Amino acid sequence: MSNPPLRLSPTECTCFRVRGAARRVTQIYSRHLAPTGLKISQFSLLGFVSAEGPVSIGRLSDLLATDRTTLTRNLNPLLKSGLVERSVSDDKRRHELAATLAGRAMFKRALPLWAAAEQEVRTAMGAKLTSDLHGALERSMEKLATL
Amino acid sequence: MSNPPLRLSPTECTCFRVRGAARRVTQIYSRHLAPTGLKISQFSLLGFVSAEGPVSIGRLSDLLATDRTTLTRNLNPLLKSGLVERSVSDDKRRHELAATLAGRAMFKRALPLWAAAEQEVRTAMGAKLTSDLHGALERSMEKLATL
DNA sequence: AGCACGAACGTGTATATGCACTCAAAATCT
DNA sequence: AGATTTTGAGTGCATATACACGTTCGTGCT
Repeated sequence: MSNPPLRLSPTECTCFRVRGAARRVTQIYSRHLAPTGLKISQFSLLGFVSAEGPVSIGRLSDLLATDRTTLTRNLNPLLKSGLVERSVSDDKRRHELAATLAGRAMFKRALPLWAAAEQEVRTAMGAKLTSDLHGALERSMEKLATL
Repeated sequence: MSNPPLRLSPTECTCFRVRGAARRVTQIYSRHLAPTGLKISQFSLLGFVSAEGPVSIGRLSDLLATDRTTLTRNLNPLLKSGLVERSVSDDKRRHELAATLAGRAMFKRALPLWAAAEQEVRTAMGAKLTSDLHGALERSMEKLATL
């Protein structure tokens, strides 16, 4: 399987393209979520914390495929606004995180706004392209997981 | 064309997936570029500035599909390390940017490292998936461009 | 019990990202 | 020419991202 020579135009850079797509998509979701005051990352984080009950940073790091130290900081806004609570578990190294009542209420409120964003994106792309994109992303992440 | 009801699992979130992919891919390229001291964004930026000769922030913003104010800040490391120079054009509002000699040399040095990263990613994904991913991303960006 | 190792987490530092706001200069209108 | 609008760019603020390093605590070994 010989590969064609890599052309060096930056648009051929997989990293450049994926990052650009992330920027674009982020903007769209942000616009929809703006009324809640939640950023898209906070929405995801709050969703996982709500769903997973008391959960540690380390586990969240696995679930979200995000660096542990990034999560520590991303949690700050949620802690400050009282949407998430932090407690120490039996293992005193571990910090358990749980959504507060306000947190769960906020997530419920944000959910339809997220759905609207998702719908807008999927409608714009169409069913086929949506499926293609998600499929390609999922398979790519599998292949790149061990690098 | 009725869409199936959106399941609300966060993994069904296009934004979540694209952002996750961007994080993963970024890590891989970063590892390769580390010896140069360049971040992947700086590499892209330096590449465009080198290729486009004297170029304004606004034009770079279009080329890179990145917010103008983000570029202003992303340029700082490159200016500080003397890889890029800033000058004022005839239109005194416009700031022209150009790669210095050191900048062009640095880009040349980084290019094979970028190519190695790109090659590693493409090899891991295989030709078909690479093509699928790029195609899906390109078409998606077209569809989402006007939202 | 005491020690060595690994696990879980936070901090320092640096970059990336973009919205709202402001400033200065060019272009256009009257 | 003078006033208004438009354009190009920087700053303040807040968040997102992750590597290197340090700290604390559990675990297992002797």
